[in-house]
Amino acid sequence: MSSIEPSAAGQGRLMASGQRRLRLYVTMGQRLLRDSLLFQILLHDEVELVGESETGVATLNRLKTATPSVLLIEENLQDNDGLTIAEHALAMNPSLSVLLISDTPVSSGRMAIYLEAGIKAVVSKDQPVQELIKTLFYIRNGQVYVGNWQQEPAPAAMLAYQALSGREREVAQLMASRLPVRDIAGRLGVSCKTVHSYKDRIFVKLGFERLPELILFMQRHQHGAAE
Amino acid sequence: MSSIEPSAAGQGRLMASGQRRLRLYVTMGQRLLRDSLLFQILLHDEVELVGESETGVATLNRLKTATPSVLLIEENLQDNDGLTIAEHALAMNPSLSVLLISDTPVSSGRMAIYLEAGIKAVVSKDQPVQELIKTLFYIRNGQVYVGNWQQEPAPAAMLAYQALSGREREVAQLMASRLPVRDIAGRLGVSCKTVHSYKDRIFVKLGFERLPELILFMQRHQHGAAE
DNA sequence: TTAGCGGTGTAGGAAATTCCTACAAGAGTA
DNA sequence: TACTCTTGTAGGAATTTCCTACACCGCTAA
Repeated sequence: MSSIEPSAAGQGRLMASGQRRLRLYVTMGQRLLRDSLLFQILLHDEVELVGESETGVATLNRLKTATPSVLLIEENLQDNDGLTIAEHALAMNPSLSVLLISDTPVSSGRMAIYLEAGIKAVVSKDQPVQELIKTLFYIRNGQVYVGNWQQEPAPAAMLAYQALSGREREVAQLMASRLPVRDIAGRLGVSCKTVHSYKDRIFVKLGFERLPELILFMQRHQHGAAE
Repeated sequence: MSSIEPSAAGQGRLMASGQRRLRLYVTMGQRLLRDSLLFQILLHDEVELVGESETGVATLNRLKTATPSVLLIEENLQDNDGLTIAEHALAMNPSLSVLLISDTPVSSGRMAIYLEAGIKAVVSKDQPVQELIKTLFYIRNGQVYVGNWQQEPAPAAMLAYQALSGREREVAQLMASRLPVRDIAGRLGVSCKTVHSYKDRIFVKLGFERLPELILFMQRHQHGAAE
C-alpha cells in the first residue's frame, strides 16, 4: 500500500529528550481523579497507558501481565495501603519506578521511609498537577525525585510572570480571556503570525503546553496569590 | 486600530448550543483535583473561570465580587461542609446553580436533602469526569440534573463501541496506539483526509473531543469492563 | 418495485494551530 | 567595539479542525 515512509520510528521530534515510551500503570480509587489525571497525562504522547485499577490486589494481579515502567499509585487504597502494594510490586520487578500519591504533604520522616522502600518520588494531593506530571517524567528513567516536597508557597509560578515582556503580557492577557488570535492580532495591529510567535514564547517561558494552563495562570495571577 | 471585524460577537460556531458564557466558581480543597478538573473544564471555551478557593469561608467572601452562574463545590471542605456553604451562597444569589461533588455515591435520601436545599446536581468522586462536565453544562441554565446517580455499571460507554463501523474501529484502534495519521493512512492505503474523516466520525459517535479520551476508552474497552 | 433515506467509505477545502526559523533594533557586557 | 541576549515582528511547512461532497448499499414505505 503506497510507498509512504512510515514516519521514521517513533515521533522523532519530542522523542529526543528522554528514553522510550513511558509505560504507565495507574492505581487510584476514585474515578474522578483517576480520569482527570489520565486525560492530563495522556496528552503527552510518550506516555502509554498499560493498565489501571482501583484496588491494591487488582494491581498486583495485573502487574504480572502489564509491564509498566512506572507505577502511579495512591497511598490510601480501599483494600490496602499503596506503600505495601508498591513494595510487593517492587519485589516482583525491581526496575519499576513508583510514584506515590499521598493525601497530605509528606514529612521528611515519612519521605525517608518511602525512599527506603524503593519508591522514587512522592507527590501530595495538595500540589499542582504539573508537579505530578513533571515528577512522573523525571523518575521514568529510574531517577529518584526528592524535589520540593518542602512545599514552597507558590513562588515560581508568580515570579514567572515577571519574565514576560510587555507585549507578551498583553497577549497573555487577551489569550487568557479567550479572544481568538485573529482578534488579538487586529486589536494590537500586528499580524496573526506575530501573535502566534508571542504565544509560543509565552508558553515556552511559562512552561505551558495548552491554553487552559495559561487561563488558570492568569486567573490566579490577577486575583493575587491571595488564593 | 485597524478596521478588522472582531470576528462577530462570541465564537459563533459552538455558541449556538447553550446560552452565554458559563461563569464558574470552584471550591475544592485539594489542589491536585482542582487543577486537573479545571484543566479539563477550561478546555471548553464557553467556560469562564471567575474564581476558586479552597475553603468555605473564602468562597462566601469572594462570591460577593465574583458573580458566577455556576458554583462547583466539594461536599467535604476543611472548614465547613459544602452544603452549608451552598445554602449561604444561594441565600445571597438564588439564581446560582450549584453542583456538589460528594466523596461517595449519593443515596436517594441524601439526594432529596440536597435538592431541597436548592442544589442543582450532585456528582460523586466515583463517577467519570465526563459525567461531571456533562452535568456542569446541563445545569448551567438553571435546570436540575437528577441523572444517573443510580450508578450504572459502565454500560453506555462500552455499548458505544458497537456503534462504530468496521473501518472506524480499525482507525480508532490505530489512533489509540498513537500512530500518526499519515501512517494510519499509509497502512490502510487511503488518503490522510479519509483518516481524518474517520476520526471525526468516531469522535462524534463516541462524543469525544480529544485523543486522550479515545485512548482511555480503547484501553478500557480492550481490557474489558473487568476493570 | 421504485423512490427515498440513512449509514459507510472516501476525499477535498478553508481556516487555524503547531513547530521552526529569520531578522533587525536596542540593551548589556566582555 | 564587537558580541550576545531579548524583544517585536513575521514567514513557511506540516497538521488539525470543521465542513461539505458524493457514490454505494441496504432497507423501507408507497
